[in-house]
Amino acid sequence: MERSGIGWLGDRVDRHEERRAPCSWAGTQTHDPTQQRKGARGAGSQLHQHGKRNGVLRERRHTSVRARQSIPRRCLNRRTQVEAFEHQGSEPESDSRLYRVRHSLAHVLAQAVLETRKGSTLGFGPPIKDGFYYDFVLSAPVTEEDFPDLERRMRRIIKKGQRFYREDLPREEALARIDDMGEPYKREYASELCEKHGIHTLSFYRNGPFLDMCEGPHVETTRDIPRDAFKLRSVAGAYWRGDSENVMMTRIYAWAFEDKETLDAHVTAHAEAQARDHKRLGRQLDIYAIDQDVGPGLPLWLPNGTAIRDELEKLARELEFKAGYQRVSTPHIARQSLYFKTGHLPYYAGDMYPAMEIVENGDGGEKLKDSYVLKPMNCPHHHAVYAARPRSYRDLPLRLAEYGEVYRLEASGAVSGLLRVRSMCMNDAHIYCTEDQIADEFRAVMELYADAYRILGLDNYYLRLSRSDPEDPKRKEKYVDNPEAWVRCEAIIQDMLDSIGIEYVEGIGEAAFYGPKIDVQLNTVTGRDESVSTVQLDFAVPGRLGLKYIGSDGLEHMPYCIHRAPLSTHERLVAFLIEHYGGAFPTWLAPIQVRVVTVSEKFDVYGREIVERLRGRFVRAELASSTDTVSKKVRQGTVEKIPNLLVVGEREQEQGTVTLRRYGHRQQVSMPYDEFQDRVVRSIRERSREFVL
RNA sequence: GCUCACAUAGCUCAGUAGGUAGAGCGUUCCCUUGGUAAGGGAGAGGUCAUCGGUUCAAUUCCGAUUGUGAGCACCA
Repeated sequence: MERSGIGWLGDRVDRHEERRAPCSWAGTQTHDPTQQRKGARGAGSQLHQHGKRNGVLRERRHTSVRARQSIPRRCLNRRTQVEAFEHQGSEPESDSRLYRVRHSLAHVLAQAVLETRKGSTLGFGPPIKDGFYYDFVLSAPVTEEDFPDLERRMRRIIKKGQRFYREDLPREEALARIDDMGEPYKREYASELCEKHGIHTLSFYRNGPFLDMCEGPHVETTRDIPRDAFKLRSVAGAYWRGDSENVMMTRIYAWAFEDKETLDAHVTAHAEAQARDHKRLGRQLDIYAIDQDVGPGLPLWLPNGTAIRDELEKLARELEFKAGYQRVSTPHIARQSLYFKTGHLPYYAGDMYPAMEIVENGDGGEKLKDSYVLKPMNCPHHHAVYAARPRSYRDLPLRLAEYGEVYRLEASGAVSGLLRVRSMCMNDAHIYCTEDQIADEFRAVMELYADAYRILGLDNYYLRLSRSDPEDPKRKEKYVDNPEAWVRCEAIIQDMLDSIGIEYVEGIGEAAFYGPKIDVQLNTVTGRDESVSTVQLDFAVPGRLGLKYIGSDGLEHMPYCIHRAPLSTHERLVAFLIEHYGGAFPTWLAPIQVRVVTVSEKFDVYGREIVERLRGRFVRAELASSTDTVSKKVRQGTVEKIPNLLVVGEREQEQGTVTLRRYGHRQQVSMPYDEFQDRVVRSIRERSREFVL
């Protein structure tokens, strides 16, 4: 078993971080996925996570050299400050100086907290990618208003130069000491280490009055800690050992770096990253709105946002048409019984809006006639499309595509902006095929992803092969019980990935209940990983619904089904795109592609003519019609991040030209109108990311 | 769902040691007809999230609810 983090403490914490990896496209909010760090460890290392509950607990990363290379999430060309911020996030190795400093600071924080809140008890307090945290069960609450006082106390402790002393005790003695310390959570963990993991000695670190069970390493004395390179950041709740059955502790997060400059740079970059947050830009740029009367997690797409959706849908339609998909349309609701047949209910009930019950009033009083549910996924409907007529092997592979609206009752605390919503429009398709066709179809889907991501300019993603976990004690509840099928299907996908030389990590226990999948993970501007897209192999549900085709042998066979959503949902993908482009979209995606700014109202006629001609070529153009000055209108267009501003006045009108000012460029260029039109139309048609002057 | 914090005009925010509120931007109207990041003036706009409690009096104090944020848990 690998040792990392703060000894066994950190070890455990790592483990929790680790297994918290995302799964479906619906996404996960995993902060600081230790994946990157893990990946950086020795080639071929294997991590076994012994987790708990619900099955998914264990993630075992099989890190090959290839997978390891794939892990860097942020292999980008774009070098903005925001990315500089993101890049700062790699966690140092456990023997590095920075790691020791962060780890030691955690003890200093705990000491400061205990000074003011006697009787508080400790949880875990590991270093993390940009600092550290410590979990407490506090005798009196801490809020951010207490931070200045706590920081002052921490600096005082640092100044004292407390030496860190390590002491290794045999287990009996160690457990007795922890009992003396009155630390029930440390005790629980220590017992588990001894009993379940057969550890015989436990180590302790003492600095000044503070004693903690901990494996280290630490700095020599607190004086080795830079006094001005840390900052308490936030206070939040966190379940003891990441289990919602356990007590909710108070977690204090802090930033900590080598020196003040690095800390300041990080804080600044963090603030700039906040400015790119899709929730902020989404409002500023009129992309979407959330109305309380409509409901949380139910975004309203404003005209600007809808323009972006339309472009994405157009892109998907083109790519899918070329790839041999057929479009279908299905209702938003279905009989509840459909979801019993597929096996989603009752398992999935908690994530669905409650059923709409049709009640009939008869002689015997009210009688439940039927129940309908909002669809939380499109697959059952598509399966019904498949079943609408007899299918022959000649029909396969059958690729049914739909931008389908689905509804999921996400937990209230999970709902956030466009990234985690309760109604979403999914770039869905289901491919029905024979076993022999699976690899080719999967490969074709992977190519479609790659194309779409290239066009969209998204390059900071990595792939995860999400497998089942045959060692999970709850696997029978969690996964379709067909071990041979799992082995076979996972092998097909893995071979396919290996054959095309694509890089990926593995997520053990991240599979769907009906089969393995490949997830595409993107990171948000605030540094979290989210699943964007997914390709899933389903060897179970078609059988449950009795889907079949007549094979060349004249007999009935069950098709396999590939679920895929390369462009994710509009909600999630647009959130990523907003953050990726900082709201400054390339022309083809921009809600307003061209704004014509007239020098005075005298030239509005000319300006309007330009707008009409552009709109005739399906360019989203508009006239800035107001009595504002040119400066004002240029400023306004810049604030709205409109990619192309055309300034027209007397000169332009006389010569039939336009003066183009591109977003982000101060210098401008005049050209005949026709030339501009050709350029902008081509830029849109080719979906170029940069429209060069 | 859980912990903590927050909720004042369309937006960003100030304010009230308890006596029903302000700024900037935006918006509307008027003047300005202006050549590249804010021309000038006037006006409108708020049951201070909702409900309840304390009080002579609550936007302010207390409680609940709803919503939002940071985390945690969840995420087919």
